[in-house]
Amino acid sequence: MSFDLILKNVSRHIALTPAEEDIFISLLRTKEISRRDFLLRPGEISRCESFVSKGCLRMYHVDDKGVEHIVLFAVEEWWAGDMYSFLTQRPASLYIEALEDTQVLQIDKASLDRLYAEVPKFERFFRILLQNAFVAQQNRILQNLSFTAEERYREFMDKYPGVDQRVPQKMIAAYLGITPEFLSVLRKKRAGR
Amino acid sequence: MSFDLILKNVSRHIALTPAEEDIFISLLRTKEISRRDFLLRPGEISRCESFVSKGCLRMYHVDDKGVEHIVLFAVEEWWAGDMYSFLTQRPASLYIEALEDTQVLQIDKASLDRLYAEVPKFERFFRILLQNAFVAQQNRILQNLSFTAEERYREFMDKYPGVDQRVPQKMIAAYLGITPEFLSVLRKKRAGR
DNA sequence: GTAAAAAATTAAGGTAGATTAATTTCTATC
DNA sequence: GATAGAAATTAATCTACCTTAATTTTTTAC
Repeated sequence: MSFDLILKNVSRHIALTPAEEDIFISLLRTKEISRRDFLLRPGEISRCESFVSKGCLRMYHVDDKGVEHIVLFAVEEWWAGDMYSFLTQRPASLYIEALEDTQVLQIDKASLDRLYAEVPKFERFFRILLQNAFVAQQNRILQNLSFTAEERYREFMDKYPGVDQRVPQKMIAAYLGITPEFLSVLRKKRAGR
Repeated sequence: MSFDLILKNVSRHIALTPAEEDIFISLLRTKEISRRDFLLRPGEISRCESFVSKGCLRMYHVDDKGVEHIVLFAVEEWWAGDMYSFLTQRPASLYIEALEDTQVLQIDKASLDRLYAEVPKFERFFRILLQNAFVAQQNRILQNLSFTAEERYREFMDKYPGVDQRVPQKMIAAYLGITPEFLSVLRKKRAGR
């Protein structure tokens, strides 16, 4: 069933009764999006947070010079969303795009508030997710400051195994903060060993 | 009184009864640390999260080449802590150092767990803090990817007004991810306008 | 299955920011 | 208030990574 994955995921951090599971599931909406379609574009208001149950998303920003910078790849069991826009209900600055045909489970802001009210344990669940995301982001900041492009590439391959098989190389470059041309040079060097 | 600032801070996000305020305050410990002393060093286990009620801290990492990278400056009303170490109770990788004589209010892990149990509203409070920190970190990642050093410097000056008067310039460089020498060049260019 | 478009590779030349090192200015301590 | 150490500045040289552009390979769409 389509909700097994998310329930398994939730149960890693909090224990739910069957009744609580039902409340949770009743607040989720399933959405299918095809490759190259967008879940969100800059200027829109992010109405929900999305859990990937199948497929792959990327979340990215396009800067003033028109260059894309990837904030996150979200494969199965990851959450994606423009947190700023979702929390403030003000216009987003990020794109969220499907890189494969993708199925997501979405919860909108009103439903999430209801969920917190009816099953307060979920405050804890989302706090834990956030803590983990926070630590991961802090590591990324430190690595962007201290690592060379080559080291960041190695780290990416270690940390997101398999993702490089699912997304175009130029997007990995956009995640690492280098040009596709330079990533190609790094890969050549690596292959030689 | 020493707890006014933190109560004011908490009240921005959740409303507490006087009894709940008392519980919260009873779980805090005041600590004074002198300039150049450390709240935490790598290898130690981070036992608590610290709210700065007076003074200024920096949180930083020293990489393999011995170079310092600053994760955060924390002045009055900011929280500091090695989240990874605090959550997992495993060895920290960060230094937390006082840049001025500083007073912090600390809560240790056991007390925080008690707080969550006795005043569940605090789950929400720390979730909100985390959400804000998460958004700020995401912006920093994007800016590190898309901005030149000069743009990042301008952004820092805008976003942390006054901080540049309180911390040595070389630490601002260590926050921006550039050398002190190059920051000096940027400042000279800026002064010319 | 084929044409067109997109992605990846390669290579030459260029630049933002690093490195090194010398000099000046600031700040801490006795 | 003199002195030592730290911080900041300046300048010359160097390098990791970018830009541009041409070529090859892979993917997409009819």
